[in-house]
Formats: sequence, C-alpha cells, structure tokens
Amino acid sequence: MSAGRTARERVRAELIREITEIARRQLATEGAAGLSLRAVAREMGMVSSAIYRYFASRDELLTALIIDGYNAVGEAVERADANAGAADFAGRWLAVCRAVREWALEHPHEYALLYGSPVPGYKAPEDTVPAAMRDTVVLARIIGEAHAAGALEPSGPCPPALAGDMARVRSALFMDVPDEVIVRGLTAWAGLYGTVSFELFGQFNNVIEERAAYFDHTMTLLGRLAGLKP
Amino acid sequence: MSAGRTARERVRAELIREITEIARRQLATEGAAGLSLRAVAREMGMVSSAIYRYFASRDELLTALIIDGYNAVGEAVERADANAGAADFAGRWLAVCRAVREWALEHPHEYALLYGSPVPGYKAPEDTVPAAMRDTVVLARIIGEAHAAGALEPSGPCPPALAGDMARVRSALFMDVPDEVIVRGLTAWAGLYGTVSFELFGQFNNVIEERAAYFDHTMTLLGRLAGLKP
DNA sequence: GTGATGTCAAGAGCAGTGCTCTCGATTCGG
DNA sequence: CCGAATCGAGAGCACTGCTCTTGACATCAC
Repeated sequence: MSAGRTARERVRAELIREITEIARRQLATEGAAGLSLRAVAREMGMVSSAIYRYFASRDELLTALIIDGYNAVGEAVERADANAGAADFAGRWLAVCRAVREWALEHPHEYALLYGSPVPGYKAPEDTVPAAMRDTVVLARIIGEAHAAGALEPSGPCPPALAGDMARVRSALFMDVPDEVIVRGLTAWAGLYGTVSFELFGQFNNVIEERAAYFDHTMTLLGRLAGLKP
Repeated sequence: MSAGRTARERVRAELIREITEIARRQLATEGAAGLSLRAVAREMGMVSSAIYRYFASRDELLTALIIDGYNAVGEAVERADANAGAADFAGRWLAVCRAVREWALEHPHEYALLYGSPVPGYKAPEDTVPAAMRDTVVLARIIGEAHAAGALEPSGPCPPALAGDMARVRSALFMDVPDEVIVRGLTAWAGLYGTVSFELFGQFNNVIEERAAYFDHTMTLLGRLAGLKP
C-alpha cells in the first residue's frame, strides 16, 4: 500500500494523508457542517484550489473521512471482542457495545457523520460498505459462535416473508444460524446504535443521567433479546 | 392564538406563518443543509435582510421547524394510539411504532432534523422539550395502562443505580409503574427510533429489503421486551 | 543532455451563503 | 396629528465550494 514508486507519488500520498488528517481534526472540533476546504488549505499553507488536485470535491473528502471512521469503530470493536473471554458470549456482546459507545463519546462528530443524518445531500457511496461492515461482522461472529456452542436461548419463529433477507444477511456475514436468530441479532444491533445515538444527539437530556449504568443495563436486555444468557 | 389586535400584528403573524411554510417545503426537498434564508426571501419576493425582522437567525427558523416537526410526529402518534383498541396494548404499541415509521418515511428530511445529528453547531433549545415529549407520553401511557390492567409480563430487576433516573422519568411522564418496567420501556423506545433511523439513513441498504415486514417483527420483539404480550 | 509531457500551486473570479447596518417609507398609539 | 415604532430595501462584509488559466517544476523517453 505504501512504497509509491516515484518521488512524486510518494509526496502525493503524503499530502493526501496530511489533508485528511487536518480535515479530521477540523471535523472533530467544528463538526461536519463546519468542515471547510479553504480552512484546510489555509492550515496547510496552500491555496484552496490546490486541494482539488487531491480531492475532486468536498464530498469526496468527506467520504474518505467516513471510511476512516467506519474503520476506526470497526477496529475498536474488534479489539474489544478479542480482549473478552471467547466463551463468555454475553460478556463479549457487552464489551463490543461499550466499545461502540466509548468511541462515539470520544468522537461525537465523526459518529454523527457515520450514523447521523446523511449531510452531503443524500449520497450513499458504495465504497464505504466494506468498512461499514466491520462491526456487524464482529457482532455476527459472537452470535454465530454462541449458537454453535449451544449457548443461545431458544426464540420464537421469524416471519417467512423475511426469509430472503435473512438468507442474504447469513451469507454476507458468514453466519450459520437460523432466521429467528438473525432477526433478533439485527434488532439488538439497531438497538445498540439507537441507544448510542439517543445519548449523543441529546434525546437523553433531562431523562437519563446515569448514562453508563443505563447503557450497560439496556445492552444486557438487548443481549438477552438476542438469546445471549447473562 | 389568532386575532392579533392590530393590523400590523396580524400581517406579522401571517408572514411568520408563510416563512415557516416555505422553509418547511425547502427543507422537505433540499434537506436541512440546503435551507437558505435568501432562497426563502427570494420565493417570498422579499429581500433577505427583511427575514431577520421575523427570525433572528437561520438557527431560530430551524428551531421553529423542529418544534413543528415534533408536534407533527406527536400528533400522528396520538392519532394512531386513539384509533387502536384501548385494551389491546401490544396492538397500540405496534400502531404507534408504525405511525412513527410512516411519518418518517413521508418526511425524511424533517425526521433527520429531529432525530439525526444536530446540525446547526450543537445547540439544544429548551423550548423544543415539551413538543419532543408528546410521543413518549403516548408510549408511557400505553405501558402504564397495560401495567395497571395487569397485562404486563413480569420482568427482571432494574439496577438500583438507575432509581433516581427512573423516578424522574416516572414523574415527568405521569407513570405509575416500577423501575424495571420503565427501563424496559426506554429500551424499546430507543430501539424504535434506532430502527427507523437505520432504515432512513441507509444502514439497511443491501441488508433488509422487506422493510415493513421486518419493522413489524422487530417492533413486536421490542414490545415483548417491554412486557407487552402479543 | 535535451525536449516533450504531465503534474503542480497559485491566483482571479463566479455564484452563492449568513448576517449587519443604514435609510427612507409606512403604520400605530397617544 | 405627530412622535415613535416597525418595516422593506439595499449595500456591504466575510465567508463558502468550485472553475479556469497561467506559469513553474519534475519526470520520462529519446
């Protein structure tokens, strides 16, 4: 990935890296709406038009930051899962949830860029998909291994209308579990990010003060819903 | 509320109404980021500075739209709840969930303004709170009445650390239910909006196609988590 | 080595934004 | 009826994303 051949390519890659780094810092302080190409250029001692040699538009720069963000939360999730006891499936689920929440609290603007409203005028760049799947892959692995170990509680049936969707999820995430397990996992997945978003976007203001304790308990409830015994 | 005394006050109220209406239409087509005071003024045949006689800033106009949005979804929820059989608590829960989802699908940009990332540079105007509570009041009433009717399944305990928060919620929403019921209701509440946000913000792309069927099933699972028997 | 080729930063400029201030005209209240 | 309050218009400031042209530089083939 590194080792650009010519010197030109090397300095070009370095400049792209520097631009994204400054942009990420601005994103962290000002938010996505305050990210300005001109400000990035100013901080680099360049003129604004020069940035366009490296990013065709502001949205393209934003997309690069989105991909980096998905990878960052994916890495945090993978690390949290690896540090938990492999056979303690409920513990792994809770550790992963906590990792998502902690990353979100540390990078609120980046989280908003990933899981908030899609700002830049509705676009869903396809190249963000693989990075966006890293956390779901981890969650799927936890549930899959718990199922293989016979550690999942039995659950009610899944509507036949969802069979096609469940089959797609099963193959995309390399799961070997029945439909009713997948659909409950998806519910817990949405509940995780819904709870984090509520906390970050202010819906818990004047409602929940003991954020960490509430989060742990809610995630435990969702884990049980997914079949994970505490 | 109407019947401004002087003619000036009447035309002023009418102009404020017209501004918000045009702004809401622009919001619906362009999104929050594309809402432009100058464009609103242009469409009204006014000059941009004249708008500032009625709204001190773009953010203030946005806040007015936010309050209107909360009231709109609150009304939709109240109507859905009223149209369901009073004693069918699970049915009322599902009807309310569907009302939220349908409103969100019909007004995606407004929904993003309410439940997405807080765009206008982090502010939480206090005057949005009462409007934002209308839907949660309905949800609380369903669970409260179900509990009073003895229709809730028993649930595990709630951590004592959350007793203070639960007491605050209980008094704010006029609920007469124990802590463990409240915390499960909150979990279902966050799950509802998390699911709607996931669908609207693109996280279900290439994952779930049978959106309505999946939504109904997920909401039923969350309703059961809250104690509502199907 | 030298000349052609491609890449680069810089600058000017366009169209748009939120917002402020001033200046006449209109309207209201006493 | 007259002073005071309110209003719309206009100019202007400091920004933004983005385009186009220009001249300097490095790279590569010969």
